[in-house]
Amino acid sequence: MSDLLERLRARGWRMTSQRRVVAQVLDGDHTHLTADEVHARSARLLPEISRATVYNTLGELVSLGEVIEVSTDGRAKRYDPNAHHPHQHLVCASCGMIRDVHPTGDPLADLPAQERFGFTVSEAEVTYRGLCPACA
Amino acid sequence: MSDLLERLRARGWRMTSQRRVVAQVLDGDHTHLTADEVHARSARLLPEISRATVYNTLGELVSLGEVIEVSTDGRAKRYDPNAHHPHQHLVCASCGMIRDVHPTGDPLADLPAQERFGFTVSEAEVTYRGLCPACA
DNA sequence: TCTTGACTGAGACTCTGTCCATCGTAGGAT
DNA sequence: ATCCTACGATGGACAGAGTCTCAGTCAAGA
Ligand SMILES: [Mn+2]
Ligand SMILES: [Mn+2]
Ligand SMILES: [Zn+2]
Ligand SMILES: [Zn+2]
Repeated sequence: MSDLLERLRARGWRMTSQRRVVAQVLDGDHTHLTADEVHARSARLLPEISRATVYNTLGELVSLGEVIEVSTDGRAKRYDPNAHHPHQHLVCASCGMIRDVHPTGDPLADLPAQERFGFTVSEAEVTYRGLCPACA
Repeated sequence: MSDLLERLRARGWRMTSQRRVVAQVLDGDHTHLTADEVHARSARLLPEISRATVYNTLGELVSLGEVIEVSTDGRAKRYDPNAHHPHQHLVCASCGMIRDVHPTGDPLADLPAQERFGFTVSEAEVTYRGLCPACA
């Protein structure tokens, strides 16, 4: 993530102050922010940045594979810059806190051929739910 | 599911024509309907049923554990009456088609204690994604 | 049959996200 | 250094999904 701007430039991206700021916000330890949270933090650095631009930029980062879209709660999607390290998520059912987790084994291997119904299965997304220490 | 109405009555639920119709709709082979789809089908049987009542009833069935809420696509939640048979979902990334699948092994067992960060983990939800035969 | 509190309905409202027309500017060309 | 222009940004309208309110209705026990 640290040289995201370099990679984007190499891909022929036009570098604007808005895109720089969004990348900078995601680059903190602020993983799993909603689009509106990204917008709020970006607006502290660049007050006029618009919601549409944040949505556009996030969408583009997702299609480039630089950011992962996570929707654990049926509410706002969250944007995860930790895209180059495969992982799953552990969510507190009470306060919504999210942690990255690394289960052993490959979830895809647990889906036998006769349970694939002819699909070309490419991805398995696991969400663990429970109560965090503070909420338990 | 077939004696859902009995179970609800036993739990002291007031039985209204609206609730009966929603249960009847869910009881078909129509699994994974959205709230609006449930509303549309219910309205064929009881034309003046309101959206609010459908949402209320679905929410209550979920808290009673009679129906499972599934959100596989960040769009409308889907309501799954197949709540008494643990299963996971396989989703076509192109057309959105959903199939129930039964992976081998317990996904919870794949999350070692040091990856639980003190959480009381109670559930693991797996979404497999890929392309269905028609879309591939 | 009467009573009463739980349930329903209509629509306003909130939240999340998309679209569009117009304006601004990054970065190559000169 | 300046110019050009296609691509990006903006703000507001719009759309989809879901929640809330409160007056009116009715299921079910007495
Ligand atoms: Mn993550
Ligand atoms: Mn299902
Ligand atoms: Zn918590
Ligand atoms: Zn398909």
